[in-house]
Amino acid sequence: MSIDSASAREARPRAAKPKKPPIKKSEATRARILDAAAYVFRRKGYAHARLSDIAKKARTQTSSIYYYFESREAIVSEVLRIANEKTASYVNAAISEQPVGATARERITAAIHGHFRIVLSDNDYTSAHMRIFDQIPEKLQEHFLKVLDQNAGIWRDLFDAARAEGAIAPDVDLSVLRLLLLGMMNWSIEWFKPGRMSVDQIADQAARLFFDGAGPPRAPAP
Amino acid sequence: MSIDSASAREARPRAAKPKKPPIKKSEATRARILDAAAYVFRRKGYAHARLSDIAKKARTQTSSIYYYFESREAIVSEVLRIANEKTASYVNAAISEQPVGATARERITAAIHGHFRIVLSDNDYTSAHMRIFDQIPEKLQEHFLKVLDQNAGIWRDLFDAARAEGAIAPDVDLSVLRLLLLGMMNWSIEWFKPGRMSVDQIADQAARLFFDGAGPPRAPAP
DNA sequence: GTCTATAATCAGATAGAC
DNA sequence: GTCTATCTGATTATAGAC
Repeated sequence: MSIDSASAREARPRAAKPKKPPIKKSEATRARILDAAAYVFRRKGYAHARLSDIAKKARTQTSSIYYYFESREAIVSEVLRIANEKTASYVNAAISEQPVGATARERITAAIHGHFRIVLSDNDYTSAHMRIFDQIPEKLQEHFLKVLDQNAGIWRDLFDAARAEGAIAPDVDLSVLRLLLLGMMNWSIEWFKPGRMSVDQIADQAARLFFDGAGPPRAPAP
Repeated sequence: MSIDSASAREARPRAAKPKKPPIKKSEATRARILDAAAYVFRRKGYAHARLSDIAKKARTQTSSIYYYFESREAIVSEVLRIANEKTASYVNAAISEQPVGATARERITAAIHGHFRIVLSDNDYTSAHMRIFDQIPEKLQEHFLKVLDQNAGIWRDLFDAARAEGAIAPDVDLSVLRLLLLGMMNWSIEWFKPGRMSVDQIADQAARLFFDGAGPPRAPAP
């Protein structure tokens, strides 16, 4: 920390002090702890992540964490909340980038791209979510299962629209279909290695598999 | 334990004692500990599974476990080894139940059914494997990643045959396709609840999705 | 082979000075 | 807001009697 920045802060006239400075120091520390927690949870899982690891990564002390969070559980809860928020907004953004008249198939394809991008991104929050979900206390799991189900509403709407447009065959179960698709996408975190194929190429393959299957090309029924 | 059974054992003439009784007592205890470990790992994950939980379920003492296994790690390693063995033999069995002249598509469909059955079965070993894999020590993970890749050989062969028969379009990447399919199947453990649909019905949907996609029915290209 | 201590660690949480 | 010191509880692993 330079003397300049410190003295500049001191020099600011009290009377004019802004009510909402861009980032308060405590906010910044809290954010650093959360980032560190997501980082550590992603790499070590929930049980093996020690508060001391998080503190170290956040450049603070284990005991200082308790100034910002009530408990270890409170930290993980906040990390998961943020992760869900990010995932939903990513998928929503991908969908709304489509033009107004886009078909259901086009919007689902866009959503698939968005979902793959967030799952396979470098985002510690969403990666941590995938990794630790089934290690966290049951109470938390139940809570976030509800959140997850709410977020699935986007997909349900998309699928309903697709069926109405005839883009999904009338005799398949939409719930199972949605869960199979989400599994296909979520599991990719287990095997994806950057390099051979890009995330968008994988998303293309998945979208094509989803609508047309892996079988040989066929003509639309007359 | 009844007096009858104890005295019956005593009464067996020494001279005639069989060299290889069906199950030695120590073997039985060892097996009980492993079953208990799979049971507990499946339900609590790796980190939260205490040796005392396993001991309790196996109706023995925590310290007695050390007579059979060198460490906690040795137990989990054996559980995973058994799980892999079971999965491979299940899928292989499903494939070989197909008649000799079966098409690649028929054999892949059979394999999909076999894989769903093992993943969604009540088998504690394979369920534990899914649940704890990314919580175990890195050394173990590396080892079993190799085993997993060996087992994937079955699928690779199946896919190669399908391509040769024209059952898989020529321009899709077989590795990505295989991984997407496995993800679709493996993730099902996260959402499957017995009741609404049977395992075989889900497998049917998945196989159809895999070959034909979710889109409306289409006619083979001329 | 099994049981009763008990050692050895380790990590989450708290108290209180600064 | 942050730091040092410490408490507390839990869990793997071992020693040694039976």
